[in-house]
Amino acid sequence: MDERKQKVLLAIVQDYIATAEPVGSRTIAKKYGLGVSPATIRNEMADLEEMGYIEQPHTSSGRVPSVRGYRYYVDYLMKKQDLTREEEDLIRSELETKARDVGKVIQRTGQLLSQMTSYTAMVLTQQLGPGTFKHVQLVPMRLSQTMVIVVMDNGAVYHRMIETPDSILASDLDTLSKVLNAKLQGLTMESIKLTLLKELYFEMGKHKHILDLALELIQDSLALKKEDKIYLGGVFNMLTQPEFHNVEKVKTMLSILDQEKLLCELLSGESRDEGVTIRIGGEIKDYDIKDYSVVAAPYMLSGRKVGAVGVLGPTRMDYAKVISVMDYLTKNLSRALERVILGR
Amino acid sequence: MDERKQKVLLAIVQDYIATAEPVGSRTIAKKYGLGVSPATIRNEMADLEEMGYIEQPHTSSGRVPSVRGYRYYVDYLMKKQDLTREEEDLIRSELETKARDVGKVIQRTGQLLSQMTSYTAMVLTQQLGPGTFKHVQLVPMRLSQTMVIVVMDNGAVYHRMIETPDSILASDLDTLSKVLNAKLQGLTMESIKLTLLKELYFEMGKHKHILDLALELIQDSLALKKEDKIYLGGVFNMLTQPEFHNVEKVKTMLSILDQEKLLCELLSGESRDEGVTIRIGGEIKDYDIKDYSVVAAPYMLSGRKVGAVGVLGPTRMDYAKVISVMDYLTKNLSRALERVILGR
DNA sequence: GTTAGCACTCTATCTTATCGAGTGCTAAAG
DNA sequence: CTTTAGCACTCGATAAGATAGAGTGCTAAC
Repeated sequence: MDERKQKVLLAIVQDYIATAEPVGSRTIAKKYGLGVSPATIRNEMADLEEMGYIEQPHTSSGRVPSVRGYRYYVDYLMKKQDLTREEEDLIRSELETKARDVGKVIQRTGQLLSQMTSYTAMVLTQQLGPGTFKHVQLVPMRLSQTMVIVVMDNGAVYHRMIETPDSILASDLDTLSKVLNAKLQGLTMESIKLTLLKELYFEMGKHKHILDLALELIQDSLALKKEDKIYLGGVFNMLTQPEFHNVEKVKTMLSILDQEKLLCELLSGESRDEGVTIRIGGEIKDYDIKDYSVVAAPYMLSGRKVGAVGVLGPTRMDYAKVISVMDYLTKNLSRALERVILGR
Repeated sequence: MDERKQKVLLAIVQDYIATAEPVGSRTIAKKYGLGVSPATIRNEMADLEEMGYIEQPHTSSGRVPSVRGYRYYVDYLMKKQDLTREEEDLIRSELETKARDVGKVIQRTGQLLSQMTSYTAMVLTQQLGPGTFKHVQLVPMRLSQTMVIVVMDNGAVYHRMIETPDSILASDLDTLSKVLNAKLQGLTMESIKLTLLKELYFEMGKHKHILDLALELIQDSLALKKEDKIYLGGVFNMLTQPEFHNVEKVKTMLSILDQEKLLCELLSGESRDEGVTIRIGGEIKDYDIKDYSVVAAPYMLSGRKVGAVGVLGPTRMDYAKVISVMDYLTKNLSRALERVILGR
């Protein structure tokens, strides 16, 4: 592909991203100073179409980038676009000051992402994988009600109420906690199940009932499936995009957003461990998400990938902008999470 | 309003709810056996219109219920509609078996509600008000990282990581937990702040740093604003409603759904302590939510109102159905929550 | 009080005409 | 060989009738 073709393709992609209208030869010749006449551009465009980079919605209308065209643009032509000082400040202040717990941080992130791109933002939090047991605590809440709290080494905390006989004293619960902690320290479920249960029950037959319930929670915690949670933000923002003047399009989009599983796959699937992944239109395997692109990037917690943020938008999305926002955002998100979770 | 007028109004409301088309005199005479001719019905309709119960979208089209008409229908004409065996079973099984934690219960509730009504479901969880302190536990996680866990008497559990000096031993943390628990038992923040801090610091000057951080979390927990969280479900479902063939309508709706604060008010505001509240179209004060109705009902946890579920739909919604679903659902929701939270 | 008959209204839908942006091709110019 | 002006042609979008039919209100008869 010679240089002038590249320039023409770039012009088409940029203009289409900006206006959402098929772009004609005249427009290119006038707005993007290539120094040649529309007729020449038309020839180039005919070539580009033959090569599969652009398409015509119908004979005798302007050209529109094809999936392949977007791909070429993203891979070779797109210029990195830095955020303005204000935008950076906004992200930093929103994430650094205003959020004190994980949920808030996630939510803010989604809102920011959507607001700054005007597409739909998705934030995926992958449940920290099944860790090992760290601590259990039985807390007497009121007569015959006890709370079981289980802490995992990965920082997850689970709790549940259980019914306990009135005869049990607070000190009993304390002892029970102690014993459990001593016995179960650092184990995975398998080892607990196989080696220790008998021993435990033998020692503490008296409180068998409580033990059962407590162990049930511990078991649940340990076995917890890596269940992903997804936060969506700014669905409404996206409707300002001209493609959604058509109701059918809106429906398609909302039906995509309704399929949580699909979204999770889009965000987590086959993404490299760092940096932004872009999937354009039909490139998304299996599902028929033609017309939409997904830009996704993982975020880290102390070096480990613990989730991903993403943007869902029409193929005609402002990739440069989205990428730069996402880049800056994930970095700050990681930092914010470290602060909130690890107490740094 | 004489009996025949009521019948005509009932017919109009029912038919319009079912078909979304303005209903004409002929339709009523044919489908609803009033035993009179269309001309008679026309006369009645003219009267009803004069009284403000129905409206004409334009001269010479069928009639459509006005807000006042819906209100009359809901208050006097609507027949209670029981759920089918299958529907009841669905609700019960979904809520009783599948959900093990609060989040899941809430989510399932929303999904059920939306799915069974085909409108948008909202589930509001009001943060249990600021309770009193119950228990604190310092758990050593790894070198220089400690988790602070705070349990409130209302069952809320908060946790946070803090940085601790390497010199601190697990046994120190345990002692610290003990002392804190002994001192702070059952107090609200005010009393803690005013009376006990000095004493504490005096006793435990050595671990001042940890104390600070732990107290910070306790303070946060106690001071926690009654922050409401809202779960939305089935936005997509609603688009199957014929009113949303128009894009503008979709936008209006999504913009309503975007305003969390508004939604919270709709759900919690001025609702009686039990039973279903219905707000039709313009009846919703201040905001311009003409064209939409909200049906809401609180749900309980051991007798206290702890949240609300609601449905947002076009004024032309199937109130009878929604009410019966909601009625059955809130009861089961309360039960499910008691099971999950209180361990019954 | 009820109803048949009828003229009238208004929307929705279909058809037709027109406009104009944009193309591809041809032939001339560089 | 590349570029460009000129021109006929295509096709969607918009506007302007034309038509059908559902529904009304009114009048006069039952």
